[in-house]
Amino acid sequence: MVRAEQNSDDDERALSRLRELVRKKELKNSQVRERIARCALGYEGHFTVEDLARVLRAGGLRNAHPATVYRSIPLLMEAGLIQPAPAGPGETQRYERAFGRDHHDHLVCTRCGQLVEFHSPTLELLQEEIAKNYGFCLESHLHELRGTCSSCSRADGASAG
Amino acid sequence: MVRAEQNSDDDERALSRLRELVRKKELKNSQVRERIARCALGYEGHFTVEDLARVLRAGGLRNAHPATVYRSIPLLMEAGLIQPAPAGPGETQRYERAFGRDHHDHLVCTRCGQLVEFHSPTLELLQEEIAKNYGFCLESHLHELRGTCSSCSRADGASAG
DNA sequence: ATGCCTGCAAAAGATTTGCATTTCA
DNA sequence: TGAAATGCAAATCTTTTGCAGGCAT
Repeated sequence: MVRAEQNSDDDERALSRLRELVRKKELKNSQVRERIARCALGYEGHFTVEDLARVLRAGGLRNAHPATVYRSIPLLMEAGLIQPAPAGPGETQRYERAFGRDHHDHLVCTRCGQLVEFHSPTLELLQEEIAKNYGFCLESHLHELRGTCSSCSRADGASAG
Repeated sequence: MVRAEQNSDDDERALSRLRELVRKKELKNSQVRERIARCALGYEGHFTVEDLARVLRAGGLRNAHPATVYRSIPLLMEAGLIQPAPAGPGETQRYERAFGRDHHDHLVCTRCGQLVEFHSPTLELLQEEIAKNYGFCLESHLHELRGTCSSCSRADGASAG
């Protein structure tokens, strides 16, 4: 389900942050970029650049060109609206909303693609500690657990086991 | 430093495993594929397909073609000789030796690229536990911590702070 | 001999860039 | 008005695929 270009208080706060960054960088506040931002904020789940462009075209923005979306991605990331989602070999880069959400990592079913978001404070602390042990100051991390979800395990067990 | 096409007992065991898989699949045991495997096994750190092809060409295999390397990657993975390394957005896919090494995750310096391999049993257990909580049977994971290493932090602190 | 393997070139897919035009401040 | 933003097409880059000839069984 794609929330598309719906609004919410959080979205407005996110857009303010984008506008702020735009001002700070002495860029211009374009309509198209705002539409892209709204669309990204409203997208449920992970999206590719093409996904965004497609939804925007469907939603009335006739010529939402992928190149334009590509060009706005770095800014949206810098403003903290979106973040890259972990991608395996050969997979197209996907992004997800970052603003207004608690930090989380992913659990993906390798059979059906089911995506679960989890958050473990213990895990976060442990990571910080590991980084510290090596003298690193942690900035970010890429973390995705891959396996089979319960339904797929069951299906598999029924046919193969 | 690239160990290139050096040998070791472990490498021989790895190659046996590759030959075994080749036999099982009723493929043929080609010279070129073995060279590629040796080169991958001997490569220190992470490598792209191009990296392998380049080293092979330099090492005497005149026409080690990237396409050929690409074609052998899945087999090397299936045989457990190599595994994909986590890649961020826009980064070319890299691989690393998997055979004969303990499992480990990565700590990368975002300034200088320094790569540290770490292993934390606690972390592994925690991941298993998280997966179990969601009914998942864990198969693999992608885990990379990103930050600034001590030297870069120091350099940064000196100039900017 | 048969069929996999290889090199090469062309294709495909994702992302970037150059350029003319439009939009914003 | 001048700089930034946009759409479009072309260029890049990485990875895949089709084909003709080479190599292993």
